[in-house]
Amino acid sequence: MTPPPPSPISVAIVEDDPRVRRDLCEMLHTADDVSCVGTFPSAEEALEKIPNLRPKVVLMDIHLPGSTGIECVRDLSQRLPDSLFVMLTSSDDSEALFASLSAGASGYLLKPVRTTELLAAVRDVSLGGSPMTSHIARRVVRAFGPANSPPPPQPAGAPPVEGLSEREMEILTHLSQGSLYKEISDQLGVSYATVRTHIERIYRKLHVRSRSQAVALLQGRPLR
Amino acid sequence: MTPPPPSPISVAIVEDDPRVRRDLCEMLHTADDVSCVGTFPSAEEALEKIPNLRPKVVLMDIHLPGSTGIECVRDLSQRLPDSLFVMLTSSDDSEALFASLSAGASGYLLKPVRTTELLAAVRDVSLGGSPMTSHIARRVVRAFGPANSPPPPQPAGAPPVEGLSEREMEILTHLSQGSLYKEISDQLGVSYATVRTHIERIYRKLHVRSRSQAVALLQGRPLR
DNA sequence: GGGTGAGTCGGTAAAATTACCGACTGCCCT
DNA sequence: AGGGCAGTCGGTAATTTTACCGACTCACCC
Repeated sequence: MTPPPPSPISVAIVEDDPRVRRDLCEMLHTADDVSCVGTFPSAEEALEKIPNLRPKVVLMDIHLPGSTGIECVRDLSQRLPDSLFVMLTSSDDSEALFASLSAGASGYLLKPVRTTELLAAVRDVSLGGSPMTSHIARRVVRAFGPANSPPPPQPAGAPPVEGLSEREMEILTHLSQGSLYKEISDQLGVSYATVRTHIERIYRKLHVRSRSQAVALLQGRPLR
Repeated sequence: MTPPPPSPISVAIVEDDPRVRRDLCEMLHTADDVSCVGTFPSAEEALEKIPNLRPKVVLMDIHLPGSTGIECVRDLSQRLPDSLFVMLTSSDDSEALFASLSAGASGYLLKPVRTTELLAAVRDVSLGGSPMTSHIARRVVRAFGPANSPPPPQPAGAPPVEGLSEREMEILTHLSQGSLYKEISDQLGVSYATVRTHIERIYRKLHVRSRSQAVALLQGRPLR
């Protein structure tokens, strides 16, 4: 009678521990209204492949090799305004909690998480909720508590592109205008090879693999 | 095995509507680990008698004759640091929400509330949680979010992209996200060749010769 | 029935981009 | 004196994109 979810909720997992990753994936598979569309062991892979997957929900571990899930969410949430992010971590750390929410996370669960809990969270967040472990919820609420009247801890706005050198910024500007490498090298008076090198370094820093991904990342953001 | 709550959770209710007041009280009575120790129709009565009752949990209506439940909570929460306050209101109002949390409330439910929901909330809050309707939770979380800096205002003189067919628009969206042709064809369920053809036609119509020029052309412009 | 547009598909080849390797020069800092 | 960083340059090879060719189906309209 009830034509269940016409399309299941697509979920991506970012988690470095292979065992946990597998467990989570299996938990999701026990429900037919949820579909795990990808698992990633690192922030790099996640940043690279999740944008093209466009999952409805991303389960994100905080502690990742090299980077943190928080940075990853900050980046992805800007590129994927229609995706929802649920942090899944074992560290009960207030700083990480608020950093995660500021970065764009909608939920925050503490590991270990049970199957029913995980599924409930995925469904909840996709329906507009913010799944959180109860103690976490209290902490979030307490942040508004007597004393701090204004809700916005600090409006981040659109974090500018950082970490790029002057020259790299310059190259990126030309890049985002669709110039050929040859044209850029002519304009800047340097060799074709130099332009390539700069661009390679830019891509590494921005965690993208092509010009268009870099440009997409820039959408609306100021160049520092 | 589990020696149920040695002492039930004491709950007080502040609610002006007699009917609702009675309903809430009855809901609480259906559980034996919860005990309704008092009901009050006004802020005055609540402020006068609740301090002596020292209930563990206070269910507080926001709209009260004369005063508001928010003021009432602000007062009571200072005098009763061991009591917990859960707002229970039918007005889904952000201002009231944040004012309530600032005043010291730990939970926020929207009426009408079902029995199981109410009992879960009472137990949750007494165990250190912060019961909230899911949409409310999201709103609280969003308050920390990447600054409510909404999408960049749409400059007037930005003519939308026109002349592209539905399918072409779709392809262009993926294109501007940096997906590979292969990824686009997978996502849309068409062949690699088809994607190429669409893209060629898009470039012709937009008078560009590369993906990045097309993306640059899109900067801030709506897809029609 | 013919024409048109949207959408689909294939092959080939050139052009552009990306990845990865290494190296050299200045400059600043300890 | 050494280390680190930004900037410069080169080669090679794989990958991706772009250009241009032709062709088929289907729906719609005159």
